[in-house]
Amino acid sequence: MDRKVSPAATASPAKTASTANPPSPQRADNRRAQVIAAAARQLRENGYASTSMRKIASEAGILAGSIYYHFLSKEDLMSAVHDEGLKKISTSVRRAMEKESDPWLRLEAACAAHTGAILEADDFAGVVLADISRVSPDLQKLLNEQRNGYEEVFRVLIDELDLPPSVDRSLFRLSLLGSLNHASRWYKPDGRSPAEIAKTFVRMLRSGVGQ
Amino acid sequence: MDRKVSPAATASPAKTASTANPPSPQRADNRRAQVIAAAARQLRENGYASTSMRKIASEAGILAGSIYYHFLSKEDLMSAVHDEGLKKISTSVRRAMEKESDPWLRLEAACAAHTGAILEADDFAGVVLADISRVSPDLQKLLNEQRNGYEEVFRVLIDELDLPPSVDRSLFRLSLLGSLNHASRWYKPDGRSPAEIAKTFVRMLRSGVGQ
Amino acid sequence: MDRKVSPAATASPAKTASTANPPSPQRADNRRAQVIAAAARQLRENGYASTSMRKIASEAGILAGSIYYHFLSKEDLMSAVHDEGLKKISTSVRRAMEKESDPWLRLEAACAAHTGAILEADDFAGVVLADISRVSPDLQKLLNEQRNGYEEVFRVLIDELDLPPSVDRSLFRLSLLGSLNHASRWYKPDGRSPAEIAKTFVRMLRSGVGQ
Amino acid sequence: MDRKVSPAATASPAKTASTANPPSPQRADNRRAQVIAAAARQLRENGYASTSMRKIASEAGILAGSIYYHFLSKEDLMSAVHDEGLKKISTSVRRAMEKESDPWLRLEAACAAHTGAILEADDFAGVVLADISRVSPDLQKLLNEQRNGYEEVFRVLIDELDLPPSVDRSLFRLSLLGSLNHASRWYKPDGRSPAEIAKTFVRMLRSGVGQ
DNA sequence: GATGAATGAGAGTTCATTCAT
DNA sequence: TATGAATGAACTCTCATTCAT
Repeated sequence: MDRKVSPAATASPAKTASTANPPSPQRADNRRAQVIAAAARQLRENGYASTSMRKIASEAGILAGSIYYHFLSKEDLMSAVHDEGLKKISTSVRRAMEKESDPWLRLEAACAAHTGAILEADDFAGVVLADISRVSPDLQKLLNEQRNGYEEVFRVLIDELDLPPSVDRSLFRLSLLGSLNHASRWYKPDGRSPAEIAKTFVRMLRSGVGQ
Repeated sequence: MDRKVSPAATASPAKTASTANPPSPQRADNRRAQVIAAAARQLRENGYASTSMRKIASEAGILAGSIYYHFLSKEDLMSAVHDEGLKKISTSVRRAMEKESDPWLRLEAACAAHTGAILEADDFAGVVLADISRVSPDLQKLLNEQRNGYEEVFRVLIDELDLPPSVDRSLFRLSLLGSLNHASRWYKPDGRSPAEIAKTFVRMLRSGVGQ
Repeated sequence: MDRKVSPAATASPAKTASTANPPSPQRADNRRAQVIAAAARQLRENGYASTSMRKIASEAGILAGSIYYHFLSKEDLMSAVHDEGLKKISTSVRRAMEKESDPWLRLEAACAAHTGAILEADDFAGVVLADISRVSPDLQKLLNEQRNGYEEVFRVLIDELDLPPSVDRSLFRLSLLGSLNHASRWYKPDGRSPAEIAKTFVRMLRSGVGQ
Repeated sequence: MDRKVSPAATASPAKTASTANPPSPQRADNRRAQVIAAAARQLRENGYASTSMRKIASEAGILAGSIYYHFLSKEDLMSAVHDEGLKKISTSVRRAMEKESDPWLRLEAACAAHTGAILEADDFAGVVLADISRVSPDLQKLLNEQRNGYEEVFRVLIDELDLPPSVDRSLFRLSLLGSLNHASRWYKPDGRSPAEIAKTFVRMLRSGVGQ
């Protein structure tokens, strides 16, 4: 309820904080990583409210109470997972973009990477996409800041497009991201690939389906 | 957890069942309706896992235990709300469509109605959009069938459009619905109206934003 | 932490509130009484911080969770016990006073009753005397109000004494009550009776021990 | 819970033991002293049950586990604080007494010192007054012996008074100490000073307030 | 002398659910 | 139809304590 989330946890590449007892910089915080991984799996599978510290702990091979050595609270842990997830997805997107120079191709590449990341079996992505409208307001604010930081890249990509002035770039971005993120609700691995889906969505929006 | 959902609860126009003790046919099942309404409000506001039977009951003016006269379980109640929500939104969309005859305008009208329903203060519509990936598999299957039944109307609307053969109508539908449903994550009442948003999205997809 | 104590719980003879689910007025709230009694015993024996809801419950023959049907929280329960204890002691003191008319004898009688109550094996009295300087501020304030209400009777009794103007009646009262309450730390049932102790203390303060 | 208190820890002027690993005799047991000081502050502020080893440790600038190098257990630490506190207050009282030769003035001086110690910001004195009725029986016995040792000085002071044979010196002592110790419950720094309070209480008992 | 990391028990509390009345 | 009262399991979190390093 109160500020149990360490506010320093951002998606920036800088050193992540959010530890109950900060471990000495370099030394094997693999246990911390294990806990984060276990939490990601549980969060992806059961959502925040239905994920229990006990299950996370048992998946990480420790007892529930021991998690509190590494994290201040459930919310703090959730925030760390979210942070990690965004970093992963963000890196993947940025890497994909850099290979292209044409604005529309850059957007396509970014969307393909984004969609690939969220549809892969990667547990972290699921957390990043999750509906957070019901976690505590404090945590919500934090996660939204993290998300906005990430989505900034799409804002920039769309700014670089040569569009008629009548187009509302903001609505364009929201429409596109909505289409892509929604794919996690219907995607089946035996159909079109995430990259194909993403590119098709971008092209539909670029050229229109009418006529 | 176990199959406590009465399997007869579908979105079909037939009389919905799913009652613990069927009340005398005609007479005042207004209590039942009150409970459903209270549940809708709570589900919309807090999500499934964080909604308690006690809060629902107290909002309906009865005690928690009394709900079990009307419903078999929490999941059964959830299912009833979902059912009701789909019926409402479905009716609203159908009514809006019927006023138009041009296929694209019919689609626009339907999308506007859909978006209006899910973004406005109607508690039931919120449930329709809710992420159900964590309720019990049984219930999940049931709700997904209900949702597919509802989305059928968009399939038909899109089938009636005159589109080039290269267009994948299925992806088009998924892209459009994704954009619209995603709006619940960023919509603010002081900006563009739900109908405007919906129409803009349809037109973007129809004509494209490029050049 | 937050206002989990029903503020209506006062030592006044009026109807006590502070129930989670108010039982129908008259009907057997003997379970509630049992819980209060068990809590009194535990509180007297172990103090607030060391008394667990589980132990209270098991002594009352129910499960820990069931207490929350009758009380909002541990603090609410503590408050109810305190209230009850003050009522008991208050009644006893008032009854004793009424039999005397001479101011000093009235004071003696009241002190004898007070001391008798807190030294008896009555669990409630122990709670009334307990140091509450470390329970939550909210609860502390509430209990202090209850206590001040009770001590008012001594203020009145002392006001009615014919004392030289040099005497600080407030310090007199605090000295007297301090002596009496402190007895719970050293009293042994095989020595002087509570009434004798109390009367001796009053007389020492009245006439002095010097010369 | 079990007998984890080193039995050698008494208020005797002999070297106090009660160490887990006796440090090299002379050298810097300043860490030990720091821990004791931190514990005194926490115990005074939060009471025994609500004081955690972690908080004590963090206030002493070490980790919780490290306390166990210096002390066998929480109770052992508590006992050390109590011991230290009694020594401090005892010294202060004795020093004040020595300046007076008249028996009543000696008593007044001692009471003033006693009251000053327990009401002022000295953390150790607060522990001396603490209700110890709920620590383990072993520790309780130990602390009570320490306290009795301390109160001996008042026994002696009162023995030296010239009192009528009808006066029960024991009850006189208990009444006086009760009044004084009770002051910690109502004392406010902006009112009368501890010394004034103490002297007033002694004089009331000496001369009486009556007539 | 101290740390990092964990243990295991137990804390207060909430929950869906049951059932006699 | 609803209530009063309880169940039992689960929840997040805190604690004193241990021990290899």
